[in-house]
Amino acid sequence: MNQRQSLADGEAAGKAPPRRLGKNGDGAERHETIYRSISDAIIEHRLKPGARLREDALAEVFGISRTGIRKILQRLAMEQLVTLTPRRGASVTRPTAEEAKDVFDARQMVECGLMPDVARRITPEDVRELRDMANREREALKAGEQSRAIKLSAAFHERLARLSGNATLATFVGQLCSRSSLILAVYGNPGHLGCESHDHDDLIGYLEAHNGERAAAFMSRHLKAIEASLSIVEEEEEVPDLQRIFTSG
Amino acid sequence: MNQRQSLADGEAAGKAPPRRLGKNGDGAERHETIYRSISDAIIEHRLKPGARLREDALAEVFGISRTGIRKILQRLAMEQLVTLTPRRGASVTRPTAEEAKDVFDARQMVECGLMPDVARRITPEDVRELRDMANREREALKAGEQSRAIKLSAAFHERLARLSGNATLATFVGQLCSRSSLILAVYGNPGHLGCESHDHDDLIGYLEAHNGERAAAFMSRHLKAIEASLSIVEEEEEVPDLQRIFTSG
DNA sequence: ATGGCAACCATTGTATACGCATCGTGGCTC
DNA sequence: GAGCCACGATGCGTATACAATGGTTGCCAT
Repeated sequence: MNQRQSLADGEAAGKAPPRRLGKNGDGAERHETIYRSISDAIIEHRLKPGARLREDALAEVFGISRTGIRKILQRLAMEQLVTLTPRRGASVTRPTAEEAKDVFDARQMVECGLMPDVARRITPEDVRELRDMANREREALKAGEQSRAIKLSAAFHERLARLSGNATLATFVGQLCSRSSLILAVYGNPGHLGCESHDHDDLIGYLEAHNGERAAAFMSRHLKAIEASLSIVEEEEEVPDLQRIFTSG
Repeated sequence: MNQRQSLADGEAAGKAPPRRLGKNGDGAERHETIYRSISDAIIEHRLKPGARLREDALAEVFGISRTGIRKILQRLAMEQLVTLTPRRGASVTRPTAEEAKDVFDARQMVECGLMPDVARRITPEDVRELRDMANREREALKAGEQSRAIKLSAAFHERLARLSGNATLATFVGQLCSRSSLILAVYGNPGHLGCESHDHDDLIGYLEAHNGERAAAFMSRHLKAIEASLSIVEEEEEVPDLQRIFTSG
């Protein structure tokens, strides 16, 4: 149960004990930090799907009361990162196979559809930043830090979408990427991560050349490759095994 | 300030006074009802963009405490229907011109992209239901009930998206439609509503014939027509009414 | 020994109370 | 007479306390 400690080590680790400044201090800033801590922990698979998130524990770890935690938990629930069951509390969402398909279909449609806009609007400055992100991702991958690589990959895709200029679709892509991280945690094969490291570099190349069509096609293949790498075996649900087994027998 | 009364007349109007059952009764069901009441009021333009939503007033109207209202308000904020300013409280979102463009671009991409799937999966039963919705919308429009027509139109588009089988994209379309209703409230010309009544019927025809390509093209024109009907003049800010009035006199 | 029932405990849901920030108003001063 | 400062009120943010529910465990009866 050392998940509680691992939760706080985003950057709020040293803040929890001196909760004297909890009165106002930052105020709304604080919630954002805590939200990001939990969100990152989920995306980086430090909190695995199915893990229960008790309000009291979180409140104690982050030094705020349950009220604030509930607010954050609801926000995470709306982004489908945690599941709120009526009287059972919050737990990290365990995506179903159907949800996984929906998420990747949605990414296919939106991310590919955004590539022409991105290719048209991208600047040399953007290219530099994207390359930097891709480099950091590759390094993390090489160093064996899967957690950080996953988070960086999601951040890369979201940043890419944001370059399209459409803020609404960009945040939507961000949510899809977060959920994809969850899907990787459940259906991904260990050792074979989602994004191949050189894929992102190739994509940047097409975008730098303002070739939206090829970028879209490449993104499509890229996403298909990720989806294909999953082993979506419809794992048995909660209970119905018994019924199916014994009704067929 | 009779907005408060108009808020409750969704179907919770008679419930507010006998708040004796507020203890448990429905429980979580209640929140959903209240959420829908407020959401409908916004979508139907009974609550206009910029209208302030005081927590105390809402709590009193619906017979629950501010805690529950805050939860609902946050949910509405995440769907971009209300704006939460740090110390000023909640108000109905007033979409900017840029947001309007983003929303319609997103709808263009997603709704058109979904049409092939819808055309492939649609059943005679679905067609019947869609025609029924279109009829009700046309009747509302003919009866001059703009409010109901707007809500029905949004519901039609969301239902359509849900027929694609992709729940994630369907709820996203639903949110886009809600926001579109807000956009119509700000930038729409009175008397010239968004969706032409026969448009939806034509669209159903293409879908019934399983002609996804034409359905997508028609949806594209349909959305373009709605967007074109808007008068997106970068409207002046909050206060200048007084200034403009008295400087012109 | 096993199955059912009951009581307890853990945990969430809700309400209320308190603190603080901001905005408006009124009075005072220049 | 006008501008500025101060005080009061309104309304949000947070915490804490209480109530209700569901799960678990232990005991009793068959």
